Amino acid sequence: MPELPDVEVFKDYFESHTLGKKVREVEVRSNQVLTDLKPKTLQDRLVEKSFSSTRRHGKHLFISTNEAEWIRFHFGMTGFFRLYGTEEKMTGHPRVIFVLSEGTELAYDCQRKLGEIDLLSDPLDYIAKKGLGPDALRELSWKRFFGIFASGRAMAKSTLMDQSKMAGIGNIYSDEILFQSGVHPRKRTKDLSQEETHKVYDALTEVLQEAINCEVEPDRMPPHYLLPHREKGELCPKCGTELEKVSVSGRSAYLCPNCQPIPQ
DNA sequence: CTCCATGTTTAGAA
DNA sequence: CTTCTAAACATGGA
Repeated sequence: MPELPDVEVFKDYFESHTLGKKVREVEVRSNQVLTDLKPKTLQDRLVEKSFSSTRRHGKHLFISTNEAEWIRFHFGMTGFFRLYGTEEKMTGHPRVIFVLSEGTELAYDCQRKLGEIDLLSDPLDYIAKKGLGPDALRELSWKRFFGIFASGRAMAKSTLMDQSKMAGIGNIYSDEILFQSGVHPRKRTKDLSQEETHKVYDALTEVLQEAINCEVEPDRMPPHYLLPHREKGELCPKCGTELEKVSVSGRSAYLCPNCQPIPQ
């Protein structure tokens, strides 16, 4: 789940359930997701405080109680938030639980423990140190995008997923963006015409925004989207051709061989 | 048992 | 320097 649109939806979810509420207790069930942070430090930082602001950059979510110290959430491949009612029994793989003042509990669930939680003083500083590119939805101008596509030697899918070039796009949404723009994932970005590159740029904006509008639920996405059909044996929602699966950047890429012709 | 999975990092090879 | 590949991380579903 957790690519840019997912994290944006997590942000809204977090805000609507916890903003302004006080943290009564923090329960850490797996310290593996805390990287180099100690459970006690997280507790001391949060107990008796209330969350006041949130920021997202790419796949990272930053949350603060005082604007001076921030908690960074990364969701790995399987992370998400879920709010539980007072008497509700927890399911899944809650790794860190924030008990709120009225007794409800917000769980950071991360089955595969590839997510990360840590503390930092300045999100912008973290973004710079980490070398993250501009947020793919909010900060990526056409000019910058064209520069990246025209100068790089990498394949289109790898470029979209490269967090140092632009932040937020992962395996699922890079496939969707290229499918909607009719570009093969292995196409070299520098070999695209300016018009083709512009189609990719438009698709990027539209796909990410549409996914957020649909709250990232495949059933609610437009009928011509690849995402709900992204499985072997499925047919292209635009032309009915059987979808293909190829490997790019060490990940599986799904594509329609008819709508996205093989480069060269 | 084997293969695969929405992410990132790292080592080594072109 | 850029880019690609494979492997590793931890866990579970098919």
